[in-house]
Formats: sequence, C-alpha cells, structure tokens
Amino acid sequence: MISSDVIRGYNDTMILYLLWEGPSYGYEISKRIKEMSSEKYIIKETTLYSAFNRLEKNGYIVSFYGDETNGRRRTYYRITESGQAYYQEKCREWHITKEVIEKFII
Amino acid sequence: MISSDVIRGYNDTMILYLLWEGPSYGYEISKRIKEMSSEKYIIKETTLYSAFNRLEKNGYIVSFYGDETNGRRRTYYRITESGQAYYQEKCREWHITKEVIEKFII
DNA sequence: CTGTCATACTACGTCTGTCATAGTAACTAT
DNA sequence: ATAGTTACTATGACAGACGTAGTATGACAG
Repeated sequence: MISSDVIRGYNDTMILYLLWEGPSYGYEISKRIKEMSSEKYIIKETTLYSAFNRLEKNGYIVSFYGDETNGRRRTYYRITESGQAYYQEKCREWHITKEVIEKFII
Repeated sequence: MISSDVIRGYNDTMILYLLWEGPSYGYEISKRIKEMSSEKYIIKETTLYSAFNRLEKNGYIVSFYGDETNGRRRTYYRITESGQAYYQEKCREWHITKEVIEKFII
C-alpha cells in the first residue's frame, strides 16, 4: 500500500484524468483508481469528496445530477476546459518532478 | 520551478540520499539539491532544517559538531543504519508510486 | 419483514509537512 | 563600514489527507 502523503497533490490529477474520459461520480472514480492501480492505491472517501469540492471551487470540474430512478441520486462531475488545461500543466510538472526525484533514488 | 507540495514526503529521502554519500550539513545539502536538480528544485531553509529535526527525532540521522575554527560552527549529520533502511524502503515505495501515478498521466 | 451489503455521500476535527516571516550569529571581501 | 555569504532558530499559518461518525437509499437473502 502506498502512503498517501506521496500521492498528495496528485489525487486531483488522477480524478481529472478519469473525468476526461467522460463524466463520472464518486464511487465509480474510486473503483477505477483502485482497479487501475491494481489495488495498490485506494483513495479514501473523505479525500475523494474533498478533492471534488476543491476542483469544483477552482472551476476545473462542474457537477450535475444524474437521472437514475433507483438508488440514491448521484452527483456527477464533468471536466471543464480550465480543468483540462490544469491537468496538462500537472502532467508537465510531473515529468519534471519525476526526473528530479529520480536523481535521489537508487 | 517545482512546487514543493509535489515533492512533499521526498525531501527526507533526498536528504538521506546525500547523507549516505557522507556526513554533511544544511547549507551543503541545500546547494547539492539545487545543483543535482539543475536548479529545478530549491529546498526552503525552514523545510530543510525541520526535516533534519524530524529525521533525527526518528533516529534516521545523528548530529555532531564540526571542528572548523573559522565561520560559525556547523551541525553535521550522519545517516544511521535505521536511516539507510528507511531510505531503501522509500525507494521501493517510490517505484510503486511512480507506476501508479503514471497510469493517470499522459 | 428484517438484517446485511453495497452505493452515495456529508460533517467535523486532527495531523503533518511546507512555507512565510523574522531574527541571530560569525566570518569575508571591498 | 557595510554588504554578502554562510549557518542556523523560532513562531505561527495553511492546505491536503485522514480518522471517525453519521445519514440516506435500494437490493437481496433468510
């Protein structure tokens, strides 16, 4: 299991990556992160929802309600253009960060 | 320039890497990080010294005084066996973390 | 028809690492 | 003298992650 402090700052990026594929909601995002990481990273619920709030507050995503008739109504999120730009910036930053950190890793 | 929040949790690892090469002190560590990262990452003084304190408190490094006669007396740090073990663990963690994050990066 | 499981959240408070700001201290070069 | 470089310490703020707890709805088994 990965210590979350390491991933700190990249939770938002992971969420934006998944939303770029299409609108989604909490539980699905959470499951996809778990799957894609081969169970190596499981995002905490509170971390996930606070990330949604932060991203929405910053205009990187927008929320809307689904129209499912069964089950509790979900809040869906869609990435905005600003969110896409932010995501791309984070990707560039990641490549630089990775290079720097790897100089100190054996 | 890299935002430090990204590197959060790896400052300690970088410091341990440099101390593994031999005992050193604040200013030198700071300069080496700057050099090795090609000026892409410059650790803040407060971050550096608080990392030293944390690492020493955890038994990963030990401090001792240099015997320089000119200039203010320096506090040197040496990595411990426990610190070496911790560093290696962080390296293993890094490789896993990197793989996970890269699944979400274009 | 009752309890458990899965889904889908919200609220609240704590912890930790980073950072801004400010100050102390000693030597070195102009 | 005074600026510059080295070498720190103190204090408090901030943000993201996390622990704990609670609410709400439906599906399915016994």
